[in-house]
Formats: sequence, C-alpha cells, structure tokens
Amino acid sequence: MMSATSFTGVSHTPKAVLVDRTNCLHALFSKQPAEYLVAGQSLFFEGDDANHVFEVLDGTLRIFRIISDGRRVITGFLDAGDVIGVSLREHYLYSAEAITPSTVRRLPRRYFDSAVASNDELRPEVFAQVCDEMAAAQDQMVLLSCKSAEERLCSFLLKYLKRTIGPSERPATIELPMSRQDMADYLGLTIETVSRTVTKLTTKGVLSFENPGMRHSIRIERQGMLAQLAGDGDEYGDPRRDLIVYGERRRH
Amino acid sequence: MMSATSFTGVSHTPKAVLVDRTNCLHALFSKQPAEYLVAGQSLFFEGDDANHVFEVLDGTLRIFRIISDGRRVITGFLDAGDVIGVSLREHYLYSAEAITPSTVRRLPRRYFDSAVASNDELRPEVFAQVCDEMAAAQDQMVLLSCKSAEERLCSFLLKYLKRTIGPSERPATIELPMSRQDMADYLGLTIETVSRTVTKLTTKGVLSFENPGMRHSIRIERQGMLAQLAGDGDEYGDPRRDLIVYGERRRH
DNA sequence: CGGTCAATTGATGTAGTTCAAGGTTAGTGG
DNA sequence: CCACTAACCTTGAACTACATCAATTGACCG
Repeated sequence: MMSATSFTGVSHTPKAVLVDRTNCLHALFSKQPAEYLVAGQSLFFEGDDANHVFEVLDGTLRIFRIISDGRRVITGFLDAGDVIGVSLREHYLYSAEAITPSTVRRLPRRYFDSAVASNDELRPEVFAQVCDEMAAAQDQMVLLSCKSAEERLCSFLLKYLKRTIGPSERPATIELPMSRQDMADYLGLTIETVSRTVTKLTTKGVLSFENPGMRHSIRIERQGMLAQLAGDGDEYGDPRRDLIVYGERRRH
Repeated sequence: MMSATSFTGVSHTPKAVLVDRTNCLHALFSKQPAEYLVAGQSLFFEGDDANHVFEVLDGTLRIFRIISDGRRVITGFLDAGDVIGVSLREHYLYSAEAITPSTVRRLPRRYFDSAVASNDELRPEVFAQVCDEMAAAQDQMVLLSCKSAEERLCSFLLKYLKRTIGPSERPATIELPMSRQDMADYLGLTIETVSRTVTKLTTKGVLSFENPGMRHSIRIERQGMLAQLAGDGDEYGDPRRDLIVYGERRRH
C-alpha cells in the first residue's frame, strides 16, 4: 500500500521542488492532488476532528488559537516542506489558515498512521518531525517567558534569516510573508510594540528597507548584532561552555 | 526481546502503584532497578547525550533550561507515571532535577526505541504521550503569551486540582511540591508576583491555608471562581460555542 | 478623489518587575 | 534551651517596559 513511486508527474507541480527519495514522507503525499488556498483561507479549525494530515508544498500558513476574550495566539508558521497535524489525536488543537496563496496536499489520518506504522523508513522521519516541533515549542516557551520585545523580534528575524539563506551573504534580505499583527500574535506583543521595535532596530542600523513601501522585505545589515540582540547566548565564541554559573538569577 | 512479564516482584516496589497491563509502557520499565533521587538532585543536564528514557515512579521533578543571563525557565513538572525524554533526538533539550525525593527507572534509549518500533501496542501509547506533551506545550504558550499573573496562577492551580482529585470534594486541598521560585520560573513571573497573587487570591476567598506555616498545601475554597479567574473560557456553561466572534481583539 | 487597510508614531496608563526590608521556619551548635 | 544562620516567603515603594488609546501616514483601488 505504500507509495513507491518517485516524482510522479502530477498535473499541478508546485514551485517548491522537494527532495523526493522513495519512501520518504514527501513521497507519501505525492500521489495526492494539490489543493490551492487563497490568502486568508482556512484549512481547518481548532476543535475539528483531526481527520487529515497535510503537507505544505508552497506558501505560508499560520496555526493559531483564539482565546476566550477574542485574542489570537499564533503558535507557529508553516512553510513549504512542513507537515501539519502529526502530533494530534482526536481533534485539531489549533486552526490553520493560509497567509499567502498556498498549496497543500492532504492524506487521511488513518492512512497516514498505518503507512507510518508499517514502514521502517518513514517512522524515523515522522519522529524527527515531532522532535523538531517539540524543540520549537520549547524555544518559544523560553522566548515568551523571558525575552524583551527586542530580543523576541531579533530571535524571530534570526530564525528567518537562518532559514532563508546560508550564513554567508552580507546584506541578506529576508521576505516576511506575514503581517505585523501576525508577528505580534506570534511573539506575544502588540502590533504597536512590533512596529516600534522595528524602527528602533532600523535606527540602530541592524535593519533597513529597500524602499519604504516594501515593509515585508527586510534587509539585515548587521547579522552579528542581530544575533547579539536575540540574546540566545550561544552566538559566536561564547568562551564558557558546560560551566554553568548558578548564582545571581533575577529579572524575568 | 519484548518484556512480556507483568508485575515482576522487583525488590524496590515504589509507593505509587501504576496500572500494569502486559506490554504497556510501564511494563517496559518494570524490570529496571529503581533509582532514588534526593531533593535537588539532577537526573541529567541540558546538552547531555540523550542516552536514556526515564519513567517517574514517585516524587516530582522539574525540567528546565538556564538561559544566557542566568535566568531559569521551567518548561514542565513531572510526576509519578510520567515518562521523560521520549521526544528527543541527539541531546537533552533541558535539565531535569528532583524537587522532592523521587524514584525513577531508566531504559537505554536504543532499547526503548527498538522496543517501541517492534511493538504495536506500545507505539500508540508512546504516541499518546508525545501528543499530550505537545498539547501541554501549546497551552503553556497560550498562558505565557496572553495571561495575566492571576490567570496564570489560577490556571496552574486548576491543573493541579484536576490532577489530584475528582471534580467533587468541595474544599479540596492540593499539595504543591515545588517552591514559589519554581512556580515563578514556570509561569514566567517573579517570585514576588507569585507571592502577591497568592495573597490576593486568599483575600478574595478563593484559597486558604490550614495553618500559615504550611504554604505548600493550599485549600481551594471556591473551585468555580478559580476556574473563572483562570480564564480558559471553556468552563461551565459557556453558551456560545463554535460561534467565534472575531472583531475586537486587543490587549496582550 | 474618497475609502479602506496596514503600519507608524505619539501620549498616557499600568501590570509586573526591581530593589529593599522584614518575617517565619527549620536546622545547628554552644 | 537559646542564639545564629540560612532558606523561603511575604510585603512595601519605586520604576519601567510594554499595553492601551488615539491620531497620522502611506499604499492600493474601484
């Protein structure tokens, strides 16, 4: 029952060409028809029966929860290559919406589960996926627990920077598909604070904009400084390692 | 290779007697010797090679990360029945320490992995474990993103309340094994704020203390009010459901 | 051009942090 | 038994980072 074909020429071939080994997770989806979402379109809602697992082929989605007073918490962004809904049981824990026009493929959960259960090559890949998801959640918790607005924004930009290009290329430009409001809801800030922090980083010379109109493409002028300001503590040449200094621990 | 025995009378039988079906996750650990930890003792450190998976038999542990400036972020507490280290790859993402005197059993990761891979009854259980972990992480992100100090504390107490007793028993008492500092580091607050919020809830009549000395055993006087103040929006009789009111969304 | 929507900027408010000072309990050693 | 120290928790006063409220700008569009 396993998809053993590779790169079957489905009519709608998306822009993002992913690695296509036989028996990899991507191959599992490759037989399914592509589905197109317009910007803002929902894929599923929090609380729905979790009947499908999705692979993102193109575009960016946001996953989020709406809490009682109407506020929105974005728990993650998903890009080409990401898989949605692996670590779920009965119901979706969050809603998923396209930010940009996006392409996805879906697989019935029961099919996905049995395929993974019966395939020794697939299982580690799914496991790795879940581990990454968990690690990302941990990082986000640290970010939300401790970091200042500036640190949050810098961490966010740094993550996108690492994702988009290799660590070379001096004045690198990153394209943020999401709005300021999305960023705010992801970073646990308000839109105003995000905006103010962006301008502060601009005046510091960390960022710049090609032309003032394109507020979603950000040029990183000083990668090193960005990493410093992100405050993850593991940037270049941290001399002490596994020498944990307990002691003064204050501030939140 | 699978442990097919059930309830082998190992010399060190812990206090907490867990369900012991054949082939369940607990049975997998049951052959291993019990290890005892004194309060404050470390089980492993963030960054160590993740060579073992642990089952907690008794006591409470904290898992946490120390960030660059010395602050500590507690990402979870673990009690009897919990398993540590499933969703990890190369290295531990956090340190683990006993809060109270604790008992654990350990299993080499490679043994654990192969046992889970080859056993169709074990896999869903591990999967469920990971899903719960993920769901908890999501909830924590929401808590840290949006909630006020009072909401955070109430959510925390409510979780402990649900865990310890059935939803009956009017003036229920919960035993918190961790210090105020632990609570603060878990809730993304300072110790002072936790302390102040506890007293505020006391004056509101939500909580009380048997005698002022025992600050770790808290009597919940008004469960309903606690649930209200936790602000999860899903407590008793929320009339509107799947009628999501978009619109005014502010505050953080 | 008016209308809408996203982003920015300014002015003000406040929840929670920070700094500092008790207070309580428990352990230790005279 | 009582001083003596050390955790741990609580309380008070002042400060600050961020939220909130409100107004402005700029881009896009029929």
